[in-house]
Amino acid sequence: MKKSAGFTIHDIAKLAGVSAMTVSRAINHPEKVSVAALARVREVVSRTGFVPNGMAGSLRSSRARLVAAAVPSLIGPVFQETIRALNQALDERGYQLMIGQSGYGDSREDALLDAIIRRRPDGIVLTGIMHSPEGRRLLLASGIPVVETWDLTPTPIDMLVGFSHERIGQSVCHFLYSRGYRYPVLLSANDERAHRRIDGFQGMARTLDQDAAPTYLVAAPTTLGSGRAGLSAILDKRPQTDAVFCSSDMLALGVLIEAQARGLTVPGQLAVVGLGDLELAASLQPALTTVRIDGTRMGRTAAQYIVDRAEGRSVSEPIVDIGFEIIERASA
Amino acid sequence: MKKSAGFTIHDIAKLAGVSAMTVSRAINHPEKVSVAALARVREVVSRTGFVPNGMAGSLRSSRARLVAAAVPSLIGPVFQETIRALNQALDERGYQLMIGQSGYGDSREDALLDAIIRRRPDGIVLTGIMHSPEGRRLLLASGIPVVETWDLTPTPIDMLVGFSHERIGQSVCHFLYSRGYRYPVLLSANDERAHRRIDGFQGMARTLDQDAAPTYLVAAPTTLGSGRAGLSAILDKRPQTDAVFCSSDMLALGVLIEAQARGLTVPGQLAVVGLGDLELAASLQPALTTVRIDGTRMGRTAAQYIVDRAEGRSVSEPIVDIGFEIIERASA
DNA sequence: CTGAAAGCGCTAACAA
DNA sequence: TTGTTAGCGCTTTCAG
Repeated sequence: MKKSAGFTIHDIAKLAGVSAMTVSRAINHPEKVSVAALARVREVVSRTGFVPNGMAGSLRSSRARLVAAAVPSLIGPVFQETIRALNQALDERGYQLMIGQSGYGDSREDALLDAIIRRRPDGIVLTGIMHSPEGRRLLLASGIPVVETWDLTPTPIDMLVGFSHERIGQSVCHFLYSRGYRYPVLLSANDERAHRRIDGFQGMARTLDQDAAPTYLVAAPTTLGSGRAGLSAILDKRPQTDAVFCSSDMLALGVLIEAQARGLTVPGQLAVVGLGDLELAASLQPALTTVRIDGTRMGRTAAQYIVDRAEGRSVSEPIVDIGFEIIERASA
Repeated sequence: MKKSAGFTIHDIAKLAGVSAMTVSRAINHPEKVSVAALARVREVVSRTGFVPNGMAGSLRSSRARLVAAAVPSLIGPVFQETIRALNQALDERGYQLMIGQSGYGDSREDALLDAIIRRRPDGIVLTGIMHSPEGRRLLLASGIPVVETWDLTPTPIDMLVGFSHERIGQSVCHFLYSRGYRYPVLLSANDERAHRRIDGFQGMARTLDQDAAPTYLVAAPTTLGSGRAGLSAILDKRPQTDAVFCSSDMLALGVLIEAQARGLTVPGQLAVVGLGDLELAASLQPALTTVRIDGTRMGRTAAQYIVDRAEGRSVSEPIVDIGFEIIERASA
């Protein structure tokens, strides 16, 4: 079929009348080459559309200028800010980000990890902490710098930039209580981090001498539709509900819409709190009170850590809790 | 620093008492190795956490089992369905998807392309058609199978799975007209594909002896907030407006919310049409009439094409228009 | 079923 | 400033 697939630096070298090394230098360190040679090489490169084979280069120099990120299933709005910041920060430093989607499953995650490690990236960013012991072993054995994000653990694989889901639960519970709400409900995705928020919430409820809040679980990913359905189910079972803490802003939007469809005033008859502070949160009517996590900072920090380590600098504070913030708007 | 970074198949071979070739076979073609050897290799691999260096393998075999996708800036909800389907379909066939974000800029796109081509993926999926002549040249010269998506062009680089933006504009215009709306407005992102939809819309308006619809442009990415602001601006300037065609469902949601905040009934006083058919469209109140594009089909088809070509099969119908559909719900 | 030799395309290290 | 040599870790090819 098409034979055109391959120029090598040797071909370019021949065409430009120089050696392969000079071509390599002209491409990677143009300042180390005479202007004449540089011009000739550039002309040939541009004429042929030559792009060097990065795999060969990385193999030789063991520097891929590649960072891999593993994100769960669809790149929902949740991780978007983090990924964008990560991508941008890496880009500024001359690294490329490669995103692998894992799905929520466990074995799929190990398979993705294997695929990632095979490519020998300069660093690996995990959204969420690594639970599978097999995954941990692979990562550790690979010697590749790893940053876990979006969570906290006393036993990180390597570096960590996250926040406490349990404390989010506690804070939201306290916030709702202090606003006078006494019948809150948790509408939540059924994943492990969400459960930790729930535990935090219930723990705080106990501290405040309140009953445990009922919990309604929905399948991930959370959607506007499941938010509406969730509120319906909640109100059927527990009409006195006066507040809902949703595990995502999308869910909260669904609750808002369902409340409006039922003629319920927000926050008068029902308070709503989201999680994520998506762009839409501030523009809703009423504006959504939600928990903000600084995804940009998480992404930038992760990038910084990886690049520092990849370039031989040591990271002084490799475990960071970036916290969170309850953004009080109109809905609660 | 850490020396652990590297086992090679030779190390594994030594530990297992076999040759490197046998290790390679045990990993890639286990059926071609005796059970005894296989067991020994597996034991060592598992004990050491060895993951082979895929760059070396790909370099030798020139098969990376990697497909790269270039998406504009943030992976907004728009391409999400396509990317997810692409990822899944590739995964099923043993390929990994690597996503590169380019930003909307032109030169950034060329830089991303260079980074992608360097890695010699088995295929490249472009969201949107390639305009930069430099980008085209690079792609062509690389000999890598390319699928352009999300658009149609008479001059694709290679393969194409898309739909006509102009026809979407025409169809929506006709749809609105046939429903009796006579003062439509276009609320649209300011990008080239959006402009083609606008042109289609205006062309159809002319055909129907209508005035051209006023156009309000907002910066990409389109947000709920810009939808609200957009409707405000529109109603200020043209109170008789009876329909808005939004260039995304998010924009449409913003319009819906602003309309509701102003006490306007939808579709009674104002009809709203979106684009994208996000999950939320169907769950809104009123449910959103929108243009559905089959992102899943686009992603799956792109994956199929790439893999077919990567594995030496020829693609019989390399240019496909997958069309679109106006989903009539309550908002228009 | 197993192994030895060769080389994918590039760049580190050295020499000129 | 430029070129030569060697080899990154794997797999193709061919021989046993």
